[in-house]
Amino acid sequence: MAHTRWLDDEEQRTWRAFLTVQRLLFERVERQLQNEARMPHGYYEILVRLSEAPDRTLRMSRLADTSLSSRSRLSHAVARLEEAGWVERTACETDRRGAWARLTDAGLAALQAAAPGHVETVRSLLFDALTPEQVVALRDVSETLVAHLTDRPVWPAGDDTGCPTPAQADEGACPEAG
Amino acid sequence: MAHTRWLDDEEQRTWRAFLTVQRLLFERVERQLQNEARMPHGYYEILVRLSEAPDRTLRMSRLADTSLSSRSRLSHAVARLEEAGWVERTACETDRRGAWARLTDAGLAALQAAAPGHVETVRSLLFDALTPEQVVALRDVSETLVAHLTDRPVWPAGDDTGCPTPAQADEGACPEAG
DNA sequence: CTCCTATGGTTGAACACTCAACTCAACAGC
DNA sequence: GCTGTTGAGTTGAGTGTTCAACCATAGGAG
Repeated sequence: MAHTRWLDDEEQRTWRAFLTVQRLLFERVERQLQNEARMPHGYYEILVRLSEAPDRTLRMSRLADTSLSSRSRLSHAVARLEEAGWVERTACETDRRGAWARLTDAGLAALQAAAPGHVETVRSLLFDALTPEQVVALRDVSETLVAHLTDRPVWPAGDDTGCPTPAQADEGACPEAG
Repeated sequence: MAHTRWLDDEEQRTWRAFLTVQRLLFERVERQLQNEARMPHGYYEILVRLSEAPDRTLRMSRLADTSLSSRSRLSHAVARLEEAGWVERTACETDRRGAWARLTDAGLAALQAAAPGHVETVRSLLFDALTPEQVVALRDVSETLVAHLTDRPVWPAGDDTGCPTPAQADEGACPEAG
């Protein structure tokens, strides 16, 4: 890199505000989940992805992808979740290297107990502060960036954001904010 | 909370995209700084704030505020930075509970060495993907959220984003992306 | 002055994440 | 059959963050 492309004032201001939001918002989300549901946000996401999968079961590697975890992180996390009785691991018949992770009934219950408080937190910290136009703008920017960061389009490619299938949308199991 | 205000499809989609950006973007920023400058992003921010302060010196509590750290985090972090020789702590004369943190010459050099790679990373991951209108929108949303999350307006209140004073903007010491 | 509370800052244990190294199985090519 | 490579997943050490407890000083109120 011969010459650094420094940020101009507008960009700098944008980056710092974005950074501040990131820190303040996720710190509070994290704290709320930790206090009220005894789990970090990363674990919550894992439970959400499992709850949306057929049979509440996914291969470890697939679960790592959909929950935006590294393999290592997921491995450590699932070990913890297994201790808590919220997830169980079973060997994979067809590929003996592999392993299935399944959300237990207790895990689903924990997720359902955690969801309302979490969703309320997200709503009050994020959506309550924004106009409908700002929400649209935020979605537009975010999806553009997701496409950029993953080097593939967000839509209509499908489930790279781990969205629930309509079939999974039964009443009680609807922890909408992953 | 009698009735949970669940997220509708638009909100859910927005939240998940935002979450994805947050994870992917900051993971890469973190990795780049760790690999190329041997410091986590949080430490980089601390060095930036110090570099922008008069005499490159700040009280610990003020530094914690401007770098969005908890007191405890800052205390641990500065201990590390002191081991590295990048920061030094001195006792405060007027308030004997207090302590000053000062960016050393070596610390400034480390910051200047780290800045170009970091800025380039931020630019390529964030700004290169967005149109000028999207940058404006992102800034608008971010500043709205900062105001909401801090319960005070971003502008014209002043330095709650830790912006540099014009006096500090000399050429070489310009690690623009905190 | 004495008490009492608030503030500035540090400490250590618990925990999550990263990185690199590793195991074991699948799947080539020969 | 072997051999090398790739993929799935785990492990342990190192590091950063959090939380709660803590110490010391400042700044009142009485």
